Amino acid sequence: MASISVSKAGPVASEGPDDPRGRILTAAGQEFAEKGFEAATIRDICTLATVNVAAVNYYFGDKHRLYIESVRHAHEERSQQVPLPEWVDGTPAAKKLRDFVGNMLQRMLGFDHPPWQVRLMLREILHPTDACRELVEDYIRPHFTVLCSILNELTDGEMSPPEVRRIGLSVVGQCFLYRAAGDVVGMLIPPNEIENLHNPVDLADYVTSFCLAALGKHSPLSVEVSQEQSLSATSGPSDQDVESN
Amino acid sequence: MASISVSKAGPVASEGPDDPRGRILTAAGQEFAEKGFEAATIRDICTLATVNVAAVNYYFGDKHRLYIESVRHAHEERSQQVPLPEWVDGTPAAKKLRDFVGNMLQRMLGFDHPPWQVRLMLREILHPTDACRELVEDYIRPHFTVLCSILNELTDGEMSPPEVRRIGLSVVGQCFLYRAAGDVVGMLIPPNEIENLHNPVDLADYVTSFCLAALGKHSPLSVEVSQEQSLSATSGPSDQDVESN
DNA sequence: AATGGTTTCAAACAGGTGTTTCAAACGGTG
DNA sequence: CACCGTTTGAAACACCTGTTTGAAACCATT
Repeated sequence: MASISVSKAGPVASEGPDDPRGRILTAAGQEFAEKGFEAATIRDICTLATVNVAAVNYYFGDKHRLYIESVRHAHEERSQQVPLPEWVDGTPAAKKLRDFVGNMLQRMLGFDHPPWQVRLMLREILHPTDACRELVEDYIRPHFTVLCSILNELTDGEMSPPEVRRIGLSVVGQCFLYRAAGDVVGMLIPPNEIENLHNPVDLADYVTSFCLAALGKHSPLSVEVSQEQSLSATSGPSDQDVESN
Repeated sequence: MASISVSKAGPVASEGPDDPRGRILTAAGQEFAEKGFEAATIRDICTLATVNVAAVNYYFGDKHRLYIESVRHAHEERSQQVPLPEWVDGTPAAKKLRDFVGNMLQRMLGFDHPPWQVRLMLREILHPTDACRELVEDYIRPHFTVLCSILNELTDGEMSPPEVRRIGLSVVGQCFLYRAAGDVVGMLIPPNEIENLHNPVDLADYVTSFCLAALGKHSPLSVEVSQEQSLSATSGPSDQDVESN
């Protein structure tokens, strides 16, 4: 949307089941996500894509441009896999918040192990390169804007935009920790506790309650809440992870 | 504490201003923090340490063991640079929480640009290797335990340990986002807003208030709080960043 | 001064990297 | 079928990597 991006530097941009360019893009995404830019090798990528090493130069020019394209490819795919929920008019802001948080956690964590698209995007967020700006403008900012508008609606416009953004970062941060530092969280928390309290569904309920309580929108957390039935049912287009490839 | 670690595999463990082993350790930490394990080269490290390439093999055996040692060196140094606050008996739990959050943000973000020790530890948290377990047991878990005990005190023991841990992760997550995804946050939020609302000091006040409000321990966030004077004064040993090297 | 262990150094080694080359295969068009 | 731009293939290139070598320099002790 915001990216001007000439894109598709390669000779052709055909689609198809055995499109070499697409195979390279997918293989590169997986390798880059798992090993990072430096450690991933063009030879491994091409082996995974069943393609000759010269193909990456032919379609993308060099390794760096292949990386840029694979990040773009990743967030485009992930946008389709887990689209934002849509709400009918009159939906309570609290329910929107719960849906949004659930959607975000699903997008970040997946119901199964997170797909390589997310891990690649995460790498770009943690150690930004040239591909980061487009990722932010086309993928992250739109989502963050939706969150802020929900929070603004929730507080009846009482808070200034900067304050709303700060609340938004608090919501994102609580979810982000599990995605970025999930391994360390798993070392700090007993395994059964992870399954019981820190799974995507229960986490969405908890983070939403925590935020609502902080905003004074319902009873504080100390008193155990049990609103799952009134809040947890989402109307989002897809509520289960679509693992492709 | 938990690590058995024979450590110091090298020939000697002398201390001194021009100790080659220490110079290598520092140079390696900076290079690994900035570029990652793969991209950092032994030659660059040795150039930075004004030492021959053979020295790293002589003192550490190979690149991997050098990395392990440099992570250990990093969190040992950082523990001394920003120690945990200590409180006199009878200190209100709310003040302890504010002090702890302030201390954590200072440790993560620094008052200046974050030192390489933190960035190196962050890399290990995000993409754990062999060095991670020791980092968690010796550095992260002790801090997290202190946070949980504060939260337990704050809620008068009303919550179960798992629930307390979940609240603790909410607190950590809000801070962690700024450290791990600081660049992206900087792209989402206008620059002046970063300085005004998202600096370490104001963030500590905000995160503490957000958490206290969620726990129902004072007025919710919507009503602007102004308790800085009663909470912000810390009793921690050092309140300004100690940048060494 | 001579010894013997420790530490430094320049040079070389073997292996892997991204990239390029150029000829062969392909596939639609006249 | 012959043509020609597009795509693939195996091999080679130049470079950089971590690691090792073996001799020199150092330094406290005899």
